[in-house]
Amino acid sequence: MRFSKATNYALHTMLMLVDASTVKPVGVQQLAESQGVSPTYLSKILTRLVKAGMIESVSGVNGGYRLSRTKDDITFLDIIHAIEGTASLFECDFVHGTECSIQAVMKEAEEKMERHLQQTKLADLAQKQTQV
Amino acid sequence: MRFSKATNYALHTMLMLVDASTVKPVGVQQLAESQGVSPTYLSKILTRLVKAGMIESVSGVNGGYRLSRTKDDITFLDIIHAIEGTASLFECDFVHGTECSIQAVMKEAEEKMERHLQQTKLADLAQKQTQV
DNA sequence: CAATTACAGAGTTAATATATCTATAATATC
DNA sequence: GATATTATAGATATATTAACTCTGTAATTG
Repeated sequence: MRFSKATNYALHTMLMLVDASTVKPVGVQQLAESQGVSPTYLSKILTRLVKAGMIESVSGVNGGYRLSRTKDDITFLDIIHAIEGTASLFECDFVHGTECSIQAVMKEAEEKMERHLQQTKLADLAQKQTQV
Repeated sequence: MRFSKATNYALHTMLMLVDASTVKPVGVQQLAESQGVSPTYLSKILTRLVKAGMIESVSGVNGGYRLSRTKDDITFLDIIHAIEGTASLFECDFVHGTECSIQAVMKEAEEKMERHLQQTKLADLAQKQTQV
């Protein structure tokens, strides 16, 4: 069980957009090049962030992507959920008499992780590092 | 990103072994049947728990698996690590100037989850439910 | 209109999960 | 000691998912 590389691309891209202008969009070409990934593939990933309402895209010349919310709003969990989905990490499909107590423990553990990812905002990291 | 079904099999099997005798081993046939999985496959999974020192196997007639430690010792994390490995859930392989601050956040989140899984022992659940 | 950019859908390749099959080794019981 | 029973190992098979690539379309700017 690992987070996908797509999630890594999404997180790094979002961090760049937080540090970039909220007016002038950044082209996927530039975003992709700095991460060593193909523009078409990154675009496919970013489209999911657009649909999640985190960023917006501008077509045409000088187009690209930019934040659509204030940067303080966006949490790690938002981004991860947009890419990986919101399904539980652990799903017991056995038919128990009662609820599966193992699943209950796993769910609690997952919630501990998610709580931390929800508390951490992108803005907490912005400008803290040389990106990618 | 999901926990594998193998992890689910391992957790349920361990819970059964905790509730079973520590002297008379339980055959994989029985363990497999109650979970609706093939004995050879489950055996392959359980062998990893044997190598991790959690359970021991007995060959031959009336053989099977039984706990090798006291049941209070074994945590969820022990079992999960034995099956899924101990690698980080998130690995940023970009070459940043400094350490990747995104990875740092992800690692903290993962540690929150692992802490909970390490604090929860199998014994906490034993006899609490009708198994599988 | 022409150039540039994002979007959508199909298809490809590689890796991983989820098994299955067969043969071998160990043990208890007769 | 022979036989039945059980775990183990290794090779192989199948399905699912990840990680892309390719091609064409739509939108926007100048």
